[in-house]
Amino acid sequence: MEKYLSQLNEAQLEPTIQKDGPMIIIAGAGSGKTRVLTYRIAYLMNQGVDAFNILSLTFTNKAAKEMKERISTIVGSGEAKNLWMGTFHSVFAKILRFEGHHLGFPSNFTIYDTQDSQRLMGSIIKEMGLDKDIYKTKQIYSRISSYKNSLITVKAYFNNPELKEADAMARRPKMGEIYKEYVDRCFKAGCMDFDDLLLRTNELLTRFPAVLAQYQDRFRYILVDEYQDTNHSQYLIVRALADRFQNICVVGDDAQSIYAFRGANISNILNFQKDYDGVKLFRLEQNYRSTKNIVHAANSVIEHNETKLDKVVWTANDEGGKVKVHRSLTDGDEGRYVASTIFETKMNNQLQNSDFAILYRTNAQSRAMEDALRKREIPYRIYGGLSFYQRKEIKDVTAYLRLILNPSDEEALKRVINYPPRGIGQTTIDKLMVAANGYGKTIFELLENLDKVDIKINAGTKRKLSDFTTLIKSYQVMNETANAFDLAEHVTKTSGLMREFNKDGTPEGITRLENVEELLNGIKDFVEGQMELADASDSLAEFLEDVALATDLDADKGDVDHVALMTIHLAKGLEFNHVFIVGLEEDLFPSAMSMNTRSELEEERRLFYVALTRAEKQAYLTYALSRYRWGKLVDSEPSRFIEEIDDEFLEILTPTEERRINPMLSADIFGDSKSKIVNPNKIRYKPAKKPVLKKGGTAAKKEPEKFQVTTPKNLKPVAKTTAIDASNTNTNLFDSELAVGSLVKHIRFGNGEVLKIEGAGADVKAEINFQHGGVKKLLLRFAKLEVIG
DNA sequence: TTACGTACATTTTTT
DNA sequence: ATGTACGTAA
Repeated sequence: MEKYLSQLNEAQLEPTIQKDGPMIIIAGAGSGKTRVLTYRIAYLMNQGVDAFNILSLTFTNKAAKEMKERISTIVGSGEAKNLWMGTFHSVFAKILRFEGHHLGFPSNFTIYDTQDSQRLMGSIIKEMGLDKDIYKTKQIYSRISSYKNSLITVKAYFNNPELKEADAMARRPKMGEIYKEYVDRCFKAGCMDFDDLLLRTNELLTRFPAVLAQYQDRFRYILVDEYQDTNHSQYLIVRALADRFQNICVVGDDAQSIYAFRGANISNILNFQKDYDGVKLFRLEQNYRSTKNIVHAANSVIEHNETKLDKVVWTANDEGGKVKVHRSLTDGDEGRYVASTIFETKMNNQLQNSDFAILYRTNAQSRAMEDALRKREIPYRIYGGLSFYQRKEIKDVTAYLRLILNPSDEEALKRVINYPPRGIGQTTIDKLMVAANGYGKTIFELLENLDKVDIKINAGTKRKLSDFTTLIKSYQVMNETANAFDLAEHVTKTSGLMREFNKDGTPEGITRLENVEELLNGIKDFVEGQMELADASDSLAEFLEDVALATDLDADKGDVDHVALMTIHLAKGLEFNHVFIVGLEEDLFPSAMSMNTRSELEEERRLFYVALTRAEKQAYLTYALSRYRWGKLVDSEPSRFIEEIDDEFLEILTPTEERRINPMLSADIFGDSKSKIVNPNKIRYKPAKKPVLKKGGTAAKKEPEKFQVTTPKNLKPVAKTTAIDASNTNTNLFDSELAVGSLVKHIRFGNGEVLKIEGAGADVKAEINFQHGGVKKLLLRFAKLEVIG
């Protein structure tokens, strides 16, 4: 242990060996907080605290796993095994498996992900006959989610006239009824959504003092990482559990609070000292990660926030290169710049792909980056977005597994009852739902007793229904004895899922099959891992829980060396040698949705701070003058965040005077006449500021259509093998290029022959006979075709 | 009941 | 540009 403690600096050592009592560690970016947390846990165990009595809550499962491994190397894996470590959601899901029965939940409750929850919400809104344009599923879902995170139960909602008033004002007077129905339906289905895992834990600890006492006694030492991103619900759980021993250690950085949108409450960390008596405060301010230029640049940005704790992050590291700022014309150019910079930097400095990360504000931005990386043949991996487990084919398989485990799971049932198609249509399902509600039974219970129930379904359909029921029941029987892998494999083969996936031979269909394959392999790995743990008691249930709570970051596939692409949110806690922060444009970053209030803008700024502090050696900030959004080319201007960085830490690679690649590009050719036109209609909130980084001209902004016609791409001679750019709106091109009889290549359908060309202007369509997929009619404006002859 | 076409909305971030 | 929703034809 001594050996390890000697690796810490003084500021880190103090909190590490502070054993008892409440404490808070304000840890600046890159200051080694994970190391402190890890060593502190090891130290506690070294001091005789039983691993069994330590609860450590992390932000991702991956962080938990890594921490556990590091602790194992210090104290031995036998000891570390008993540590309870994980995200709030996964830890309390486990506790609810044991204790949920107090609340009327079965121990095999299933977990609804966002998709399931929203589907359920959607069908409730539909059943209640409400206007779906006013009651927008997503909005209703997030509203209810925020109620739950603030511990506003259905009852509390109805007792709160202000809330009802607010929803009525928003023309949604039925909000409470929807909320109630949603909660009832989840309960009846034996399901919990993400928020329930916390809310129900609170309910459990509040209503059952004996249970609370039991866990208080168990968790004598509690550590919470990323405390700045806890919501009210999590805050109360921690308070309740720590109340008895008061050995609570929270770690966080107010400057990195970026989850307010999902209920995180920054005042949890700001007010921690008021919540407990005799709180010891520690600060970690030395950054070991980044160069001086990066640290100082980040500091100068965060200075613009009003709400923050007093803290000065500094570093003894090298000066390093200045933060590079690059402007491109379009998002496509931005991608090409990033890709070629990675390519060259890698060559010149003998770096690996994994030394680079591309961070963006929204998932949609990944596409331009992907295209460019692919052209350069740079391996990359996209983290987040549609995660593996959310893909349709994977959800189809897991829905069967969920249903086996918990036949009440309504969303799982609705998903598979007619998939693969077995002649059970919407009408039948609707009838079943109505009847189920009438009898107060679940749909599956109804299915088991079809002949005893008064329901108007014809005999043929009834047979189909009972076949389905028998099928599921046979799986349930198998689940008694078989392990999760054998069962899953059996299900995919015998349910017709495999046949269904096999049916289409398109490249996407093959990808789907591969995904299912991968899922099965994953289950196999999981089962084998469980065997080693000796108790393969309920492998299916545990696997499904892992699936529901997994983040993309957690998945650790033995990947080849790759560049990482992810949103900034996902990048929290990670570090990379070289970091590209792309799309630094007003309305994108900061997001247009987040500029209404000061606090929203400050969160965006913290997000930028997080992004910048991911970089160890070199940070790049890039933006484009126009980019595709909603399928249209939209002009944009540089983000205020660039301007907020002190000039001395920046290197502007593309100085204000625009490089004119092509004289036609200069918007100035339209002259002063246009720039004198003032558009009085353009009113837009903008704090007083003068962009330091001006763009070439303003005419383009006002007359985008005219401007586009002169885009240089259109003027370039198009070689035979040139891919037709989707951004190209000059349709004359197609006439000269494509003719009946031309041979073309499509990224998805392969080679094909043009049979017919029709339409005019932007709507030119071609009918093409493809090798794969047969005859298709494609809009040339969108289809990326390569002319090959 | 299903399959297919057209219309439509949709982009902020996630456990 | 992509996914979903709804209507119509088979």
